Amino acid sequence: MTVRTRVAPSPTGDPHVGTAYIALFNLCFARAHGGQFLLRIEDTDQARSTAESEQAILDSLRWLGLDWDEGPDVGGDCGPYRQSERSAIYRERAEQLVAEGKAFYCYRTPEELDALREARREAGDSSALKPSDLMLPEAEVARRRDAGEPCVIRMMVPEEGGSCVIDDLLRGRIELDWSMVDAQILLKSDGLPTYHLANVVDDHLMGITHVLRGEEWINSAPKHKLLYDYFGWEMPVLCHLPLLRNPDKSKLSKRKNPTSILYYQRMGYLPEALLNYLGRMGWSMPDEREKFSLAEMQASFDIQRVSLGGPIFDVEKLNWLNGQWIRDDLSEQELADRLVHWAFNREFLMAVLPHARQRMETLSDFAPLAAFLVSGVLPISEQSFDSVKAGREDTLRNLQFALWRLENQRSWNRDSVERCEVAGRRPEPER
RNA sequence: GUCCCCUUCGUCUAGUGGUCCAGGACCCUGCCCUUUCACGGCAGUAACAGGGGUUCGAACCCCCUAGGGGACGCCA
Repeated sequence: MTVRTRVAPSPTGDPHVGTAYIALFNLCFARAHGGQFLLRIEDTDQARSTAESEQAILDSLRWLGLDWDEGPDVGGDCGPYRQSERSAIYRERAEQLVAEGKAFYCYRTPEELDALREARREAGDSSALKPSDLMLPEAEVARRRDAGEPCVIRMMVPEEGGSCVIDDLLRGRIELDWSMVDAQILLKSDGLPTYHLANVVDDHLMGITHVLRGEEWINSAPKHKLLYDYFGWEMPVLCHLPLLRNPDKSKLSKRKNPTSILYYQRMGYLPEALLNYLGRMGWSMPDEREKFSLAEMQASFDIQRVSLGGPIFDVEKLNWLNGQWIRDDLSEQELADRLVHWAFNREFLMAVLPHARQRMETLSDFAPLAAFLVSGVLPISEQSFDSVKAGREDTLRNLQFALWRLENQRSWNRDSVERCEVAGRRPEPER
């Protein structure tokens, strides 16, 4: 049996380092077993998915060197690889389950659901909403259906307690109680599937043999197992990887850390170094060497060397590693090429020149102004130039961080405000 | 709150019952190199969450407690 793995990002924002992290491990696992690695776009959230985000994800993963054998842009035998183009498949499967009594149409409104959940919470009942809690009388269903009210398809789940056993490649046997598993929506009222349905159907149809995903998914594994059973399909081997963390140990989030791959790209990290760093998160080479390439990681990859404690994404070691790559692996010629490609090119110069020009008296004045250009932020704001001119270069890094957020319309939190104040400037949300 | 996962230096980790009074790396400190700053070299500080077992022997196996995290959506 050929090993097949996948990464399945949702194109709802900037390309996330967590996506690259999961992709890296899936790629290495597949390659180490002589298998294939797929990319699938999970764009079933109509409200949040965008084509720009999808493109940015594809570009970023490729920039890192994470290449896939099959995907929306390269094709393959199991396409389409974009879930929004597979809606008929999911609908058919959902209706099949309804016909077999393994799912049901549900006409409950969001308001009713809120009320039901609220009532449970007040009663101190923490169990999940079951089919019997959600089903309406026959007549009421008919009335809502005839009135053309929106409906969803939910899966049947065991009403009684008892436990569901999940086997995890790293964690072994995990027992979860059915009482926590709700009658999950499979097909939303907009006709598109939820993650759970689409994921199971696609993983089966695409011949995925091993699912390496974040540990945030452990609790929904019973739903997935149940769906595989309903369909009579063999479930892939599950392996839940530790979550990348903020310095405060919470799940890595953009409110507390730069999580966008674009940020690291813009700040001048080498893709090799970033990938190397991600590979050190929860994993180690058999000989404990710190610096290694993707090819080396693939060659030595052993999933059993993953450690389960959630690693903190700490930029200091990434900085050191990046320095190692710059010094040890790039000839001067190559370094020059990287710099030119990164920022020392005419396009970049033309972007900064309009801002710099009025501030220049001699050509050499451009140097300190351009220092800002090549230190990671584009487009450049007027204030940032004044700050540099006022001799605040020492605060440049903090300023970069804050500006990066502003330029990208990030919600700014207390942390970034503090950083900006250090830089002598209080940020205002722009646009 | 309920359920699940996790727990070795501040951080990333090695360690799968004896070779560990726990090794490497980042950070930090000191020294050397150097016209400066780096780089590089050398040295140092610093950890098995706590308590019970099992065993001749436990960082490693089991249980309890504590702490951290995650999940509880018509988001993934």
